[in-house]
Amino acid sequence: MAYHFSPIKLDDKGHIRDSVFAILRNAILDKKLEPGQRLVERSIAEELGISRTPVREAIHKLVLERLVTHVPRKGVVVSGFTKADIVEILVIRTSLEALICSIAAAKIKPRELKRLESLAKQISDEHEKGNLKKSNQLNDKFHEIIYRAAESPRVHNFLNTLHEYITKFTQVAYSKPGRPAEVWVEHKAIIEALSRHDSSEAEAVAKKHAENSSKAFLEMAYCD
Amino acid sequence: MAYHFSPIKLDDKGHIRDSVFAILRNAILDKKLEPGQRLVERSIAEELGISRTPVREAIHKLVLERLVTHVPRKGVVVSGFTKADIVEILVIRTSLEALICSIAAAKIKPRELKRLESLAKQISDEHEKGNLKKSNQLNDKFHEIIYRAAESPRVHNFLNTLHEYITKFTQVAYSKPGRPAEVWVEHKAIIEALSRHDSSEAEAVAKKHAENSSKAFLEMAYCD
DNA sequence: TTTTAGAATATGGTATACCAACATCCCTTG
DNA sequence: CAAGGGATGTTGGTATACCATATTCTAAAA
Repeated sequence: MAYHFSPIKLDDKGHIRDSVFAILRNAILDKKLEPGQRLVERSIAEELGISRTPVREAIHKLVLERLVTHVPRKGVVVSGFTKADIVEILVIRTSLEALICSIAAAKIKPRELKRLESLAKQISDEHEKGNLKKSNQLNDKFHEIIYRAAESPRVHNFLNTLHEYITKFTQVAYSKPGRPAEVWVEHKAIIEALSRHDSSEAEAVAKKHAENSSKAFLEMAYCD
Repeated sequence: MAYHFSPIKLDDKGHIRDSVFAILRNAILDKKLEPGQRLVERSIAEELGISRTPVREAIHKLVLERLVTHVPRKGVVVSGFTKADIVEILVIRTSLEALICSIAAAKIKPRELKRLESLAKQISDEHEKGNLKKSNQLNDKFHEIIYRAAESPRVHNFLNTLHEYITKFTQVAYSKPGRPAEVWVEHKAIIEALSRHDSSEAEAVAKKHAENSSKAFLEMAYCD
């Protein structure tokens, strides 16, 4: 069976395995690869014009991220994403967002707070201008600031992984009518709690923010 | 430099990479490998009497678990575990324990509740008999039941990983004077909330339980 | 003695080769 | 014609070979 991958360009300076990982990951998230489909090392390597080794390593990483499942005597197959899976990812994110915000509240610096205020405003502005893409980008930055302030590399890293899953769809979620205005209010509340270094309040508002965002996402994602 | 690993026995039916992973992981957690020490694929492979391939795959997995760090142009080095790292792991666990309990509350079956009650009692009994090892084993089972009831494979999996980090020390933590009695009470509270399918209460008591357990651990672990 | 260019070495990344386990299919045999 | 069995093919696991880069060592020149 053909996967329709193009040969990899070798002028990349990074490692091939990372390119392969990105290619496969995107193919799965973009549904180019159907759930249940087998990933055959040799075939993929051949189509990409490389050896099996980097393909193996990329697939191994996909297994650990649960995007594919190792089936004994079958190799790896693309995991199906049921609604339950998406809900699970969203609740984990919610939980960890709340956690990282509460940690950040204790450590955040005035400079970072300033940056958050500026970003919150920009996010709102850009959205009004109809620039969804830019607005989303800035939104990512907003949360990244908070993540960094918390100085919790494991939570940070894990949230990034979850975020990437969700990113593929979030463009949709954000365009829910009325949501941007809510986001503006919620961001302000988060900044408020952070600036008072009120950990439990920060946890509460971040949780609310993530819950609302999840709800908006699920409503949009399951219209189809 | 020698790592003092013995050649792997090939009568294992599982994959070599898994054995290597376990060996390296234990070596790191048991401090046989010092933080900052480099892990050289060729040397390890040679000492274990195998090829580099499974060693690479094992190391790759260690990187993703942050037990070792990939340093460009240096290979991988054993990560240091600062107190901040341990605290981070404990707070993540706390957060996810609370989450999984709240999920479990909605789904748990009478049969599982029965099992929990029986286990809570046994845990307490075994501890009174001075059988710490058995008591800890049962404690793991107790939490495993809850994890399974939640039917949330990602949270479950992640908690297991965190748990393994902590397990190496927990023997100590549990022997804190007075803690077993508290555990008994907390377990009862968790069962109570679960049996009423009260998610928010379950979340609260599970959080408390994990926080207390973390506190006990930190107090014991940093006497030295 | 110090500095520096170049060789030797170490090491990780990639490619290839080999093997064992399992699946598939065709052929034999009743 | 059906069932059993073996040949063949597919595939993942492991071993080995090769390569690029960076580091270290050496030796010659200033």
